[in-house]
Amino acid sequence: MPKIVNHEERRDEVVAAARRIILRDGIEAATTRAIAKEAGYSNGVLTHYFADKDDILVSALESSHRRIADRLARKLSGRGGLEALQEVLVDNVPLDAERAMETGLEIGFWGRSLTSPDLLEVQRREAAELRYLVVSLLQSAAEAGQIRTDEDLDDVAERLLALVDGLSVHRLLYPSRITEERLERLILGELDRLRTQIH
Amino acid sequence: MPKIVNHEERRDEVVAAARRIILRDGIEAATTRAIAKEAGYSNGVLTHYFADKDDILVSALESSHRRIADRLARKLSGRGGLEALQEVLVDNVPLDAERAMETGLEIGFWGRSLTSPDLLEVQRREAAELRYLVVSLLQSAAEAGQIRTDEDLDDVAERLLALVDGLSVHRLLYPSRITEERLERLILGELDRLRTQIH
Amino acid sequence: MPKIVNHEERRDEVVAAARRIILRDGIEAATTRAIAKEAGYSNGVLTHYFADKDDILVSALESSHRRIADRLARKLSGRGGLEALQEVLVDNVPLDAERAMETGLEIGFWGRSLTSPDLLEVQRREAAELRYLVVSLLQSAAEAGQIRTDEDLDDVAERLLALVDGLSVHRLLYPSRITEERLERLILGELDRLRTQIH
Amino acid sequence: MPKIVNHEERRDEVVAAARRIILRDGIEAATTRAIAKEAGYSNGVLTHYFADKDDILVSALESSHRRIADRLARKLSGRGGLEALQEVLVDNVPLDAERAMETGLEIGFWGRSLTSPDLLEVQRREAAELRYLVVSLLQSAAEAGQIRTDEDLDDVAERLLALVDGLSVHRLLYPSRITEERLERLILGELDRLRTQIH
DNA sequence: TATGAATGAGTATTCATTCAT
DNA sequence: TATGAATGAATACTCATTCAT
Repeated sequence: MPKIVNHEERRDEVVAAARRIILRDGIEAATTRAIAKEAGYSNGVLTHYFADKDDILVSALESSHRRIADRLARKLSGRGGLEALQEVLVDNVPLDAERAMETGLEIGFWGRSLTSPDLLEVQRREAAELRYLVVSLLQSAAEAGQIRTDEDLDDVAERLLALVDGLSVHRLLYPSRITEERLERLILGELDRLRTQIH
Repeated sequence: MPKIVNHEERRDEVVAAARRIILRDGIEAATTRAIAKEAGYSNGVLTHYFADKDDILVSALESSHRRIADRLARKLSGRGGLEALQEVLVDNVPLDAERAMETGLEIGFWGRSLTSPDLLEVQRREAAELRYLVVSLLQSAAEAGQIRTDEDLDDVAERLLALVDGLSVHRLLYPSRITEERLERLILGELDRLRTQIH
Repeated sequence: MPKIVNHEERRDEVVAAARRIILRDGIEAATTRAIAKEAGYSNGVLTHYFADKDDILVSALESSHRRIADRLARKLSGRGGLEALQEVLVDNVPLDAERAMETGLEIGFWGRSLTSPDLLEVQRREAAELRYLVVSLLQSAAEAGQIRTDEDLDDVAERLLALVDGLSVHRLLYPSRITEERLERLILGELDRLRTQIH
Repeated sequence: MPKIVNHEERRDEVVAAARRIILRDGIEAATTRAIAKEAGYSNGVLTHYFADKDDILVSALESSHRRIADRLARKLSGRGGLEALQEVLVDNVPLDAERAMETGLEIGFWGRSLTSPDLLEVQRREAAELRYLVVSLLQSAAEAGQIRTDEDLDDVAERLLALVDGLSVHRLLYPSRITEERLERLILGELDRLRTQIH
């Protein structure tokens, strides 16, 4: 009997290697050779587990999103409405080294997605999920009377998500301008503006 | 007798060619040969005016920013305060094909900047100028009593700029979600929220 | 207790798979993995039954010749002389899809044989058998008074065999020039010219 | 002023190198690296003169045909009818080392042509020219009363051309069977059979 | 005997860079 | 200053072969 390897596990190893390279040296540096070497295998292994390089990149992007989603799900369990929404937004913003790297990877993929239909499709599918989550939480918050309802909730969701991504980019590119404190303050402040004013 | 050429002019020609290619076909398509050909020169000429390819790319980014700034300056002449601020924000958002391509170029450079100190430096320098302009306009609007002053104007500026970039990315990646109408509505709505409430 | 397998049988299975691929997709498509997969085995099994890939190809060529010979033997049983000769020649020419594929395989091997001593040896050995058959049939036809004897029978055999191969190649490369009708007419016409003229 | 090279000349150098390799080691051995090396250049040069490898191979095939055609034109000048036809056929058959190599190259290309539309198109175009020449010469010979006219001349042409290619292949694969003498005798004999019988 | 994981040299092609003219 | 020929290392991908299990 030959050594049987878990295909999914091997794929994960390679994808993790690709992620490490993209995070460390940028998406341009993620050549197949570099990925194989980083994973500790020879060139040829990639063939067994991936159709082609794009398959690796798409998997790396999906893996990144899955990690984020998993972490979020853990935090969100048992919460709802405005409280959960705050978790979602704060979690999607580079407030620590780990999330800063995730954001960097994401930005690299944005550029690629503009010229790669496969990557774009992944981005869209998974961005749609996040948007759906945010809209749902806004609706339950509205039903619970936690937030104002004088604005279209779809618009609110898009504004929140744009703010999250815009601030994330700026945090990475202009860290001295967007400190972690300001980043958090701006996110929380935006949520405050949604709250029903009581006076 | 050597031919006398205007160095700066030649650089501009080449950089313009690079910009055209990046906008038209993406940053990946901007090979040195393609740039030289687009500029109407032989590939060897680049040597005389640029240290290397990166030098061209950095210059192309600067040039792109300069064009945006120039267009803005033209629109802004004679205006001030909130009115000018609205021009600045709306102008920085991909509301037509030309600006959509500029945004695409910008996003491509974001990814590169994260691993290229030279590009990052350019990004920072020029983003700082835009930020300075926004803060200045906010201040004059505040002094003119056009906007509320219960929030730190630096924070307001960062929020506006993040929103602009976040919405720009989303417009490119998720055009069916962020239509041009919604994009404009969200920008203008954000400005409305700054206005002094009159009741 | 090791599994007992019939070596010759396994080889035949693999060779048949190789033949199927070459006929279907061309000799270029006959990679070791493709052959193993087509045979229903893992790629590693080839090691046990073949020295290397060339060993498989040589066997495939032999197998192809053997099949042709078998088909011929079946048709020939009970016949002799000119009648049998006609069967031999017509059978060796791509007058249907199956034989067209066999001819394609053969032509592919011709090119390889020119630089591979092993393949060349197989070609020679088996072409000699066919030539022997043709000469024998010519002799019996001559003895039976069916054909003219004013020409060296070896020469006649070579001319017939060359015509068969030449027309086969042309049928594959220039099908609109060499239609199936013309192909058959030319073969039969050549035999007619051998017949003793009766006047 | 840079060194200006004659593009056509450089292409010819590379094509000649490709031909040498194909003749010496077979078409499989004609890798781009091997061709560049044989031509005395680096890998990268090929880019300047050829679109891709297929462009080189097609050019090599065309070049080979052109050489044959040129040699033929020289021999044919001033001749016509049966005499010229004999030249054509005898010239197309590997009666010396040079033509043996040309035949070898041709056989290698036959296999490729079966799976490469580009090569097939070249083969067809140029085979059509040869066929046209043979038919023309047959017609003028017929008009001059040199040959029998009881058979369709298109059929005669196809038989002659098939015989030429069939014998050529056999001469290369089975040289002991098809000696140069027999090769020539069979070609000339075939022409004799066309001659008007005088008795 | 059979598996299939792994290797590493191979393929064509691309491209930034160098440099003699 | 400008040309464009030439380089050679890089890219993604393929594949015959090896070998521990």
